[in-house]
Amino acid sequence: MDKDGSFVIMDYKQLVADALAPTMADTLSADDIYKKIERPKDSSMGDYAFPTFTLAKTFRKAPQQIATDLVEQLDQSKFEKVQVAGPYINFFLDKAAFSADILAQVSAQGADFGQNENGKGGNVPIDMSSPNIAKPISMGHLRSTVIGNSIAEILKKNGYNPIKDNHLGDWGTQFGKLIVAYLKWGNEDDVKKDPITNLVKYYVKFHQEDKEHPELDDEAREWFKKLEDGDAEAHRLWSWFRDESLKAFNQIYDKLGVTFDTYNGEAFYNDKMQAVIDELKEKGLLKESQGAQVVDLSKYDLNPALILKSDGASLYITRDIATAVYRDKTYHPAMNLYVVGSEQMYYFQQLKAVLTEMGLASAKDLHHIPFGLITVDGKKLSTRSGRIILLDEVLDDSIAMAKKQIAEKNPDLPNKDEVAKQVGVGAIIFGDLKNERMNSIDFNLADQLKFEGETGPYVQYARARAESILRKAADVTPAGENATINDPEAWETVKTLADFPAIVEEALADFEPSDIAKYSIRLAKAFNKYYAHSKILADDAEKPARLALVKSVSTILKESLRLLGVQAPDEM
RNA sequence: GUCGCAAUAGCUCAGCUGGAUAGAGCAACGGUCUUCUAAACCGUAGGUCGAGGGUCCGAAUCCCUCUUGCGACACCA
Repeated sequence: MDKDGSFVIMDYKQLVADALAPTMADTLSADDIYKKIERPKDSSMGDYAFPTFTLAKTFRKAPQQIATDLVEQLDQSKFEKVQVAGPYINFFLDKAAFSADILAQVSAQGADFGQNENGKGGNVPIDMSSPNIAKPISMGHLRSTVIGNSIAEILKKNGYNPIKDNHLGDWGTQFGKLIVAYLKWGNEDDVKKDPITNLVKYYVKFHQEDKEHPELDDEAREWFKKLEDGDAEAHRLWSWFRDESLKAFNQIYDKLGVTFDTYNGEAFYNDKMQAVIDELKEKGLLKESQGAQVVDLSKYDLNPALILKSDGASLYITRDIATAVYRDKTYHPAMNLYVVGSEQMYYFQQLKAVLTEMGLASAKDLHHIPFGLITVDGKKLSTRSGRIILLDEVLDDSIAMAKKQIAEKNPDLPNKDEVAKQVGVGAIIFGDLKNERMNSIDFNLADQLKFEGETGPYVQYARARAESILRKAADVTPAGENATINDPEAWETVKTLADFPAIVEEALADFEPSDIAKYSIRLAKAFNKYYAHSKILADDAEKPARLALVKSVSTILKESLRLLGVQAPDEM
């Protein structure tokens, strides 16, 4: 936050553009120059670079020559040095001034560093997680949950107000089957003891039995009809299954450290669908086709959206339209986000098109945030086929692995269990978020349980070591305003710290938590390298400045992890 | 069949709005703990960026065609 405007990051790229502008006032505008400035991949080529290829035609000279000429003309006083490297002009920043500036900002702002108000407090409902009642939470749900949760944190960091909505699958014909199965083969105590396992057992048994006893399907249909008509017994059972399932889900959410603002599942919208259908009719959007009611979307180059089945029953999209209308009225959203698998991309195009046709205000800012499929041996997960990976088991395996690591590496650690949980769960969340959303993942437990290299624990470990140094240096106060570091080993770390605010904006623009995860690895790596090559606690004049750097790194690593929904233990 | 997503080192992936010799991590091999936690650091080896065209001073990146894999294509969600 720019508390009083004095902490606005100095734009060092602008500094470069300003230096170049007078040398070619007739050829390129300051703005064009700014856009052409790049960041070299390697520090040996400077901190910023200006390529001269494009000027070759206008100047009718070789790019190398242009670079040489320009450097002779420009004011180098604000830089450590300016060098010609072939067709490039490389700018080296004044390290002392730059690091003092950055460290002062991070020290003053702490975890608020990188906070912006771009969102102006706008509401952003996020449709996420969405498990089905009476079914287990699998690795498939992990993605929606963890991506949605991270995007919510990133939204806040950009000044929006996210509303995390767990759109539970709590309605549908399967509840008729479940009620029948429960009444025939179930019992109360088992459901209370382990709701998901037992409810799934009943459901599976129903499907086995109905092959030989097709009359079971009629019973199930009857019970679902009763449920829809508000029958007391049907409703009591449905509501109980829902509560018990939710209790079980919440244990997993607790473990993940994810909370929700609302749990408006499908059932919540039951009484809101008729109004939607009426509105569609009023606006003349509904057309009959093969006995069903559809909205024609040919002008969007999409297939028609089927709103009502030929028997008059509603469909998933009917409910989703009602949901969008409800969110529009309730929240006046700045954006409307759906964190749902990529297999539904086409569907969300249709949904958005229908809402646009209806003239819904928030339709244009509806964003489907798709993610790649999790498979096992290259095949899709499915509860029915038994090809399922239970999220809870994976989390427990990972926590157990973390415990083992602690026993080997740091047996005297206090709070072992808590740290093992933070590290184990962190590894799973980070592992999911570090790659681009759209990549599909073929599940492999061994890959998930890696704690070395570019992983969550790697980032956590880097921060734990930073904290350890700060504990040992308790007698020295880190420098605030005047933290000048001349140590060249520290330079990469300082520069990486300065990148954080831009990464926060980029991650939101792309809806990519992986931008944050990759950044955190980059910062941890830079710090680890610094740590390995410098004696931070050496007693000399720069010690307070080095500690300011360590403190800043710790702050930003923790903040990056927080944006991902990963915890950061002080010791591990 | 139509549309969408993908293809980069043995494996898993980065490569920003096209730019300087294509980078990491695992795995392999070799170093570094009497000094701030070795879950770390340093080094060696490993690639016709799926194939072929095109645009450009310059293409892993943009355009076209093809191949392969995955997914979606109205009465499931």
